[in-house]
Amino acid sequence: MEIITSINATHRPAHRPSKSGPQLTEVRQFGVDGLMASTASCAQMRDMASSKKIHAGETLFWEDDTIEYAYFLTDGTMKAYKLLPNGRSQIVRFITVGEIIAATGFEAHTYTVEALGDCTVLQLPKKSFDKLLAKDPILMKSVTNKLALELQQVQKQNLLLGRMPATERVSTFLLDIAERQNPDRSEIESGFIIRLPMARADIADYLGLTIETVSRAFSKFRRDGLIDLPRPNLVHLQDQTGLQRQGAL
Amino acid sequence: MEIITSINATHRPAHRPSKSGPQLTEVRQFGVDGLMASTASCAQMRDMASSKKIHAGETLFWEDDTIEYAYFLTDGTMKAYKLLPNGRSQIVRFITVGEIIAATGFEAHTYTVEALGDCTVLQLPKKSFDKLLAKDPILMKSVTNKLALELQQVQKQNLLLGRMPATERVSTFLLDIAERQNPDRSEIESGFIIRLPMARADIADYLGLTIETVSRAFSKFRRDGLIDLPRPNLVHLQDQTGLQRQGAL
DNA sequence: CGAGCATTTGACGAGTCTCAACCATGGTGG
DNA sequence: CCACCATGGTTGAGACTCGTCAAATGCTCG
Repeated sequence: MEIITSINATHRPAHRPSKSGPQLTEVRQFGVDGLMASTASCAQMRDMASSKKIHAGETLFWEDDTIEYAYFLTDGTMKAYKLLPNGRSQIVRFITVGEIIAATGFEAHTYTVEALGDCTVLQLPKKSFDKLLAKDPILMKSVTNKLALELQQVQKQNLLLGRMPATERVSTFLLDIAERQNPDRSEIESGFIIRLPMARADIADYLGLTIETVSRAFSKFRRDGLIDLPRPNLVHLQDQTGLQRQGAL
Repeated sequence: MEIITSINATHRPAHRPSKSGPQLTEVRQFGVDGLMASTASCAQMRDMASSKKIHAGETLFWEDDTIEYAYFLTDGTMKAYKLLPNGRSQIVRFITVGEIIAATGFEAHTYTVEALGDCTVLQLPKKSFDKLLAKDPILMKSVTNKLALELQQVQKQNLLLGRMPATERVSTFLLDIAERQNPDRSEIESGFIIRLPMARADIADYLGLTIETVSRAFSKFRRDGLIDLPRPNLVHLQDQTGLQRQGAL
């Protein structure tokens, strides 16, 4: 846990003048996707932020822990999950580079966060961060937007968990990951290879299924020529439209 | 759709001095639970707000509609749901009096909202509301807190949908409703009567089950002496702890 | 009181989970 | 360098939950 050296802050002002009122202070982008703040806030964040390494399998914090820091993921992939008394677990989201892990809105964490591989996070004392939020409407707005995005994602997952059969859940999952890893859609059509940073057990816990059912879905897709599996966590998408059709059957 | 006459605004300042910085302007409570704003914002909201009646079964807006207004529910109960191409539907939340229906964070609505019974909503043009948000950090903060609360709720639902068997889903649902309708826990122990504003089909769509499975769960609870059903949408909780135990079986 | 709708109940089958064996991969130690 | 082991993934058989379809019952409202 040391003071970070570089913070990925780009020093150009926002591209287009913001619509939300006259722009009094220069706005900069923090090292987190789409997170914006005034130059002043940005500087303060840089001063307060420290970087922390989390090794594979270690947990960053537990559900119901009181929130001490705002966290941002700068390297690796993490899972955020909830537990039931008897050990059943449900992964609520996978966290990828550039995303906010936890920032505001709660007293206590609503899920446990654990590293899938080795990870690096940026942490800011929550109290200081809250002060910045209160003073910097632009920062506040961008954090709220992130929160809204997370809400939207969990709502979609709600639909998936409540109303989709197993194979459809898995195909939806694959297409989601593909889009996340290839946002500009450059090489979608012919053959795109997904790297799955998580184990089958995690996919199962994310989709509300068992390991076996997930595995069977993968096998079925392979038999049907929709995907190939050069190794367990490398998925070669061969027929994207075919996968999308999985639901409509 | 007419200008509202009374807006439920209490004219006392916040009970305890807010921790978030020095208090420059008086803070008032809007007609929505926990929604706070400066006196100025409050007045402006009052001016801009209009009240609108929605009859049972009518829909307020559809998923993917662009957001024109911020909405607050002042009377009745509504359901917010998502649809799949082939007609399957998943209710994401039930909206009760005093809650924000939609306020900020998105370009388009993420779910369709429909009235369960006759409802009354308060609506403010989104653009004006966004301006207020940008100027009033206290309002912004309280809206963000509401958003976080909704997120928390949907995350819980995620766990329920992904990892609980049918009877446990139903018992959890009943206990949740009981708590909502009796927040001060006054008459919990002996016998508390819940009014269900929604039909079995809605409960099913909320819990990711079918009407029949929900009905069977109710019947089982009645056979086991945990509840009584004087009529289909009146639930008499007789053994709260018994219901809570439903999960651990 | 009767029509229409919501809810309950029953019988059956499909889909998913459980349990168990098998296979592939990567790391370790002889 | 290779055999061995540990771990994670796949495959199979059977059980069980929940969904489907169908019929019966009960409630609500004109």
